[in-house]
Amino acid sequence: MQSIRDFKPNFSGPPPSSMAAGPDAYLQGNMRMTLEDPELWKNFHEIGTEMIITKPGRRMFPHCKINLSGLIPCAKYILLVDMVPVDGFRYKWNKEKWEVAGKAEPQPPCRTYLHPDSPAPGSHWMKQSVSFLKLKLTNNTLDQHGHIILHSMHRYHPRFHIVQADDLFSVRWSVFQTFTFPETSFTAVTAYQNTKITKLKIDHNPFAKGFRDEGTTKKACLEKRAKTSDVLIRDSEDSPTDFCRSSYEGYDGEEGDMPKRKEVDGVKEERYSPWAADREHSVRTESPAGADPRDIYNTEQLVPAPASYQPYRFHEYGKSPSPSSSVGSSNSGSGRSSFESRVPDVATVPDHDPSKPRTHEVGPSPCGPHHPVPAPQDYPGVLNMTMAQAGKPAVIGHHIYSPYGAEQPLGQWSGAGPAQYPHPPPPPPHHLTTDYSTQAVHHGYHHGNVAEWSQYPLFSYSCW
DNA sequence: TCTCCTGGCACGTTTGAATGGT
DNA sequence: AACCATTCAAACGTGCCAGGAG
Repeated sequence: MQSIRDFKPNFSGPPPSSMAAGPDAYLQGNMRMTLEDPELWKNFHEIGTEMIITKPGRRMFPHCKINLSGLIPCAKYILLVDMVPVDGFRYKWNKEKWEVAGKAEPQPPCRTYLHPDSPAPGSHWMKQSVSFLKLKLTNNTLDQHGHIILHSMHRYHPRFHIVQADDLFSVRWSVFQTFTFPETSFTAVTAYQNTKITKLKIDHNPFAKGFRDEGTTKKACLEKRAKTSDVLIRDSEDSPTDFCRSSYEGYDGEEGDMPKRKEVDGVKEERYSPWAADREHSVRTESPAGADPRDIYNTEQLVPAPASYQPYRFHEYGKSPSPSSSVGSSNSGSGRSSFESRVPDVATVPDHDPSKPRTHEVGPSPCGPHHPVPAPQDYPGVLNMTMAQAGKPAVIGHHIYSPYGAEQPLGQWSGAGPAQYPHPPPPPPHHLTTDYSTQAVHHGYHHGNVAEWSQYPLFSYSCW
């Protein structure tokens, strides 16, 4: 497992919130998330990760596995994952490299995967790594199984959300803590384009052992593989940097020393063109990142990797004197806000101070009488919610920066924007379509009952 | 013609029921 | 009867590939 602190060299500037944390180790801003198997992810990322999407749904490989710390051990949380477009383009694989093939297709219904253990106390999430193994990706926009719908030949990256909630049925929404890992970005494909990715998958995925060249491989497999042996042999001789060079158009040389340079200069991680260049020219200009005061209750934290790039501009909306931000106001909240207001393009998870024990490993439990568990915040407007049907409580609209420019709510909300998806399928009974409009602003929200929650796309899936 | 998608296939892993031993 | 270990088959996950759609 790789600790957050491993990523520290990538960023400079004011000390991260965790380092400025006070005696209360369980403040909101002290949540930390680290990605497991970062090296594996990195290996894929350097080549250009591709994820197969199929109609029945396909698991990710590598799959998302994270470690959490800094949660309140006895407070309950729910964990969510969704996929957001990296940019506004569609790509094609042309002669061993990815090229922009035009504008992205309208965004499919945005769905969120709820970890099956949710809700669970913080101690549960922290005692072991949290795996999203069963998360599946699909290209079927009519999918009824709750899989995350993506467009083929588009780039995405997973976002991990932590929400403090007492239970699934009387959820009182708190601040979304959102984390992303640059190295987990991928291109959704219906068939692998890059043979190097295929080889990596076969080498590392136990389910694909049958396609490995080594030892006990069946002769049939060998025969099949023989057809592509030329490519694979060539691949096996390539260095990772060669992978990079051959896979990405627009990446012109100087990769020989890139890994080292990236360790030093973590902010300018624009290695994997064309994504980076495209984002520079489109995403940042299209998105009013950091400019929308409605997003003040969400935090999104980019967790950098040693060999990664900045997928696009993330920011933390912590500048408001809102109750949520006041939770961590004694240290991290305000500190991070001020920091990011000065460095708006980079928001990072606070570096883990090696000298500081992990809060869940040592020290008194905050669950004792002297450390009452703070109730999940329930503030009007903590999350923007719009209502699918008149007469029902508003549905949360999670305003999170989207490269498409409009906020991307967390999940399929009702009232889909007219231009966001052509011929939107009639939503399943409890799969609501996304409200991409910008009109859901700080609606007061009252938490509903089970029936109402069942309409939330966040919780409409069979994983719980 | 090209690109992308789909479904069938073979192979390996995972899972859980059935069985037998202690 | 209860518990544990082993076996085995079905279900599932995976990449390959031929063929079809646009």
